[in-house]
Amino acid sequence: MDAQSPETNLSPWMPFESRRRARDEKREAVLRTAVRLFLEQGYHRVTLNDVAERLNITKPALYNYFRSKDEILFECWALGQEIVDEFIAEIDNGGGNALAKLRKLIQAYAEQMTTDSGASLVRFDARDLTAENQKIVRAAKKRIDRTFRKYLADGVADGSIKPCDPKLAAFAIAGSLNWIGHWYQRAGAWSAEAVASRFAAQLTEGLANDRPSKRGPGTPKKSRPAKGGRK
Amino acid sequence: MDAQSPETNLSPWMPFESRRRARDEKREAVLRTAVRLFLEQGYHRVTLNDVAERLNITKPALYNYFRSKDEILFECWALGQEIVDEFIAEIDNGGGNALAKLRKLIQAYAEQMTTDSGASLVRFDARDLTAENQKIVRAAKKRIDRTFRKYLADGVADGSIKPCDPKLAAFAIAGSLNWIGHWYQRAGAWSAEAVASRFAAQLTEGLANDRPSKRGPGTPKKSRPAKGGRK
DNA sequence: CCCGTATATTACCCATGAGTAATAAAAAGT
DNA sequence: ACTTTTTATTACTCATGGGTAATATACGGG
Repeated sequence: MDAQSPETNLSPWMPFESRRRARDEKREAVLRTAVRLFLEQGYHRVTLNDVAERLNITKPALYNYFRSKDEILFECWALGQEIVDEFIAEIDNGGGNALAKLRKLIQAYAEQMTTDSGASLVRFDARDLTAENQKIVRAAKKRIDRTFRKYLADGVADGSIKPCDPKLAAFAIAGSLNWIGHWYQRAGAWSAEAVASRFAAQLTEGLANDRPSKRGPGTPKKSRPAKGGRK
Repeated sequence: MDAQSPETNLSPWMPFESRRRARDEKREAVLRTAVRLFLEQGYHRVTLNDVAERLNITKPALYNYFRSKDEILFECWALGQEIVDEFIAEIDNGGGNALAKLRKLIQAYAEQMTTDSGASLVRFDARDLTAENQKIVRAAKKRIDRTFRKYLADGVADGSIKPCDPKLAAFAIAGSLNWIGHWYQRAGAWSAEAVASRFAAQLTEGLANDRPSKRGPGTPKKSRPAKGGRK
């Protein structure tokens, strides 16, 4: 028998590597559990004891992986944001005119909103984070917003999108999509992809039937009575 | 001098009435202050001491008007919901076809979202309330949702609205509108009415330019490549 | 087999903030 | 003026939960 066993010989780094990987897996397990609980019950109603308990460990063990509760919250958020940044880059570098890109973005973003990590982007309160992390979150939200506005502005410029204010239109679209994170449940009747594709269609095509195929019972008038609001 | 001053004579109930009114005014002042702070900083970061301090009183004084912090939160919410219920009733009893009613609803709801009491409807977490009050909130949200769906379904039936799934379309619209409560600021460039009317237009008319007036640079094709989603 | 490191546990600390006496000041009623 | 009721204050209780210190246990390396 040799002084060294074969496995040790094959990969001297393996023990170290596997150890590091085990650690990362545990870290991620904490985040998965935390994000679930935070979404289910809300950040402030979830204690670190709750998180630990669901992982069959005790609270102080968590501090081997994270420095504070708000750091856990931030890392949960970051997981979701990473995915968004990825598909934004993918769409941005891909082909198609502005309207096509906008539709792709809506589709991808809507699907993301049906996941835990996606919902965490809109259901967590950035004010629970440190000032530095709040800055990071704000920057990320700005990136998303800029992308929507860019596609809208480009689309207006190239004629694929009706003249509109990109800022306001971006808010309208983002609102619809973010809201998915509040109501969507996997148990429901709609698959994530189905919701996403319907949203992509509706948000870009609108609802009003300007040119009814025959003639609607409503005898659609072009002119609205007055510009004034309600009341 | 008479034994009774004229005012006292005119209204024997006045002392009692004015007392009750003073009380109600103070109650409302508490709510106005609370709603502001809750929106500014988030419910869990606002202490009752904070609320009291801004009113130049001390915490226990609040307990003359409310039984608990979560009751204050609930009453803040109820103030906003009351307004929504009112204009829903008004629109529902008013004239116009389904699409017209939908536009009125969007307009009114959007305007409401630009106010403190409106924003509280979407920015407060119902899970901070007692189980009973959570029920009330759920019922109210259901009422709003039903109204949107009804107008959409009616519109599809009478031809004023494109065929669509009212459930999903209602979510899309409500999402856009609720989101206003998260981003709108009075200090911004847009008035509440301007935002509301743009939303009413965009959400019902859509964005895509199906029939460009001359011929857009994008050489619009009628056929989209495939029904499948992204990726 | 022993040592050092990583990871876990038990038992604490302690700031925070909702809610509650006990009591004082103010206003209303007579 | 005297009493009662309402409204406010000061001074407290106390449960909660984030975070830490001291310490035990598992584990890979030599």
